[in-house]
Amino acid sequence: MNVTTFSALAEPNRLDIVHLLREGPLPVGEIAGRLELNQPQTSKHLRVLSDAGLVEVQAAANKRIYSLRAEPLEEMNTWLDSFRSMWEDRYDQLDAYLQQLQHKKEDS
Amino acid sequence: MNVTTFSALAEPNRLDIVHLLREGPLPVGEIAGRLELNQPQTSKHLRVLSDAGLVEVQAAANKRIYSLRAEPLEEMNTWLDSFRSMWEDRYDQLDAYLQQLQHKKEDS
DNA sequence: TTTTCATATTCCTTTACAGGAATATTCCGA
DNA sequence: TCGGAATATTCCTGTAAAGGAATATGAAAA
Repeated sequence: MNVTTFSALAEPNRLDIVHLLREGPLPVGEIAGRLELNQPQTSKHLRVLSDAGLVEVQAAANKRIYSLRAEPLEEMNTWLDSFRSMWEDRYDQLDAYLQQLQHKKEDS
Repeated sequence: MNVTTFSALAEPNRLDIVHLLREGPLPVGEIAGRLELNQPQTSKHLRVLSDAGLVEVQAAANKRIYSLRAEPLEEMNTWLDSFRSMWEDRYDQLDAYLQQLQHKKEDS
């Protein structure tokens, strides 16, 4: 797992940008406007996200359209696999417990 | 999604600690030893991870045993749900493509 | 080819954070 | 209760990163 991904997402405004881009690609001005950020800082944040591979740019006239890239999030998902048993085990135990309750109920 | 989680994981040594703790709970000294970190920095990193809820402590004699906590990772997993369609769609398309290939093969 | 719009970059300042070294704290055993 | 082991905290310093303001770049329109 690449720390750069976490590092890029560790900044509130950048996380907001990522959330916003879930709805679809947007030009810089739109992003800045909706999140009430100044244009320069928006560009800077997009640079960081771009370096981390979380977004990609596409030029359209004098606009630059940013969109989300799946790879880093996919990697994060794969990374989570190695932890998933932690909570799934818990659910299994809860399952077992609930079933036990069910049996008791049937007995009574 | 809490930025604190990302922020805590955005540091290489801390990510290593988390990885190490996948194998099970460990006292500070063990962690420091295995990762070749100094004890004070190890404690500091563990503090950050603890504040982020990624680990928890249990006192045992004069040792302090740290272990992973599932919650933040579970939250991250849930958070990823809102992106999951991004790559699943891709796989669907790949699926469709592969099936198409299969059909062509059958035709020939 | 100017002007204008959209975006990127630079410079500056402030703040947060990481590591090193030293020290404080806490608990156990003699 | 004293010494020592395990861990936490503090102080210091260097560095990276964020925001503000100004400016540079690049493409479109006039």
